[in-house]
Amino acid sequence: MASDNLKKVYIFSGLDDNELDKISKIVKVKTFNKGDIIFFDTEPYKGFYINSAGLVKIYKISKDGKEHILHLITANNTFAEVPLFENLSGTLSGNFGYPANAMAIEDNTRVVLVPARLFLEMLESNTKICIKMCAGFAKRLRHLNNHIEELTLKDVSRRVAGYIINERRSEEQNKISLSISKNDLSSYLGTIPETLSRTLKKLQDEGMIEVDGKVIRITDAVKLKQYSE
Amino acid sequence: MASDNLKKVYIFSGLDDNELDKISKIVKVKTFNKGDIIFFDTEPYKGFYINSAGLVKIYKISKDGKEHILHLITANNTFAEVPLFENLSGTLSGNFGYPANAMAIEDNTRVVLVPARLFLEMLESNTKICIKMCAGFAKRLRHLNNHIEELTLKDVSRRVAGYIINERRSEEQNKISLSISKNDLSSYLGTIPETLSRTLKKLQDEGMIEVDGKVIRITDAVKLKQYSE
DNA sequence: CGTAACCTTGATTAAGATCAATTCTCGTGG
DNA sequence: CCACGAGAATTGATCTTAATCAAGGTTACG
Repeated sequence: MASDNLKKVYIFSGLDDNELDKISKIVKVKTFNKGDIIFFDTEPYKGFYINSAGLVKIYKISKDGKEHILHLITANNTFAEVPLFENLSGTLSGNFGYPANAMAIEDNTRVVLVPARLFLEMLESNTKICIKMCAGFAKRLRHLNNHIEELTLKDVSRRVAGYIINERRSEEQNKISLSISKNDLSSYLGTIPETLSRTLKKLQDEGMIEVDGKVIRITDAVKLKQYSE
Repeated sequence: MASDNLKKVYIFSGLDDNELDKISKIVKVKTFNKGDIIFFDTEPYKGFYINSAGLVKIYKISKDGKEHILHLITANNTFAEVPLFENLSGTLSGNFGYPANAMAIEDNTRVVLVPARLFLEMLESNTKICIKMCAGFAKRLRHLNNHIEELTLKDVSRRVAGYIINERRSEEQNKISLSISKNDLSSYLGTIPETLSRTLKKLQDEGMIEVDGKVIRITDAVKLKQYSE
């Protein structure tokens, strides 16, 4: 991976060219197709990843095959950083692997593996990158907090409404295009495809949205937002 | 708060006496009784907290009054650190408040408020504390991941079984004592008191546990563990 | 074209929430 | 020391949501 691409990755944005170059020399780049596994939660930890192109889902699976998507990782975002800090000396007990599974959900998804040991060394001498790591974790913690809030305090149709409202880049935007399949969306929203399908229809019947394949037009943003809360 | 007490707090464990003393001089100590609010998620952010004695619940409430407990904070643990890193320059947009509500759930709960600005200054010049902050976040992220996994992939009785199994300090321990009310436990497990009550009875009828008030004796740990997975 | 993955629709079922009514527990004041 | 009352916990009857089961329909791609 060229070091100027690394600059786009949030946690690396404060590094100088020297440091970037150093990193770019030790990372490993891999390409995956839709449906390919990047790692399982059962594997030993190797390091964290950067998604440099494509889309990655982070998900859990139960013994009877039910899936739940925890995160969707878009380009220039990192994933699987958590175990970096769990296997430090003095940090609790145990040897931790990946917290969940990761799968590419677009063809030609390119990910960059940053080996754990080297990165930790860099971290110890670089407060800036360390604070950025904290900021990244903070963002993710708030996201998970909100995700749990949605899952436990709202019914399915309110979760769907909330998802659509939040997919907008701005308050004015009235059309969104789903970046994932409806199967994956239902898994992310803690439901199943059948229920999602029915729910979208219901929101359409009530005049809040119009669904056309992957494109959803918001016909009454105020009502939709209010309904979702 | 005496600076030797601060040492027990994980993120401060690497600091020397000088630094600890500096912190202990600028913190504010407050005492709360059962049911007292420490902060609401609507308040402007002041800083993060240390629970120095007692028990604190971090929770969300929906408009129609449903509650869900995200975390239980025991003594010498910190909470509300997330917004520290969300209001940094260069870190996204917006001004973030507390991510959830906090309430004391034991009498004489003592909490220590660490003002945000001072702590951030300290962080910038101290990599050790910064890495510990990352480690604390990592631990919490894994916890939330697991919490979501439980909530979305398991039914109530499996969640209850899993909770009981995980409350044990060791594999040998066959008796646990609930540190919170069954009302709060049901809220943490994503259900309601009635259902929790029935579920405990069911697990008892199937010979896995014996319930006596707040004390739960595990009568068949193997079966209980297997059932929970 | 043909096949597989994706999506939708309908009928049925089951888990767990809600509603309603006791019972239990424990701290407080007479 | 006992009675009272409030909050906590339990129990029963009913209802609602969303999962499950089953069958088609649609889309995309080799």
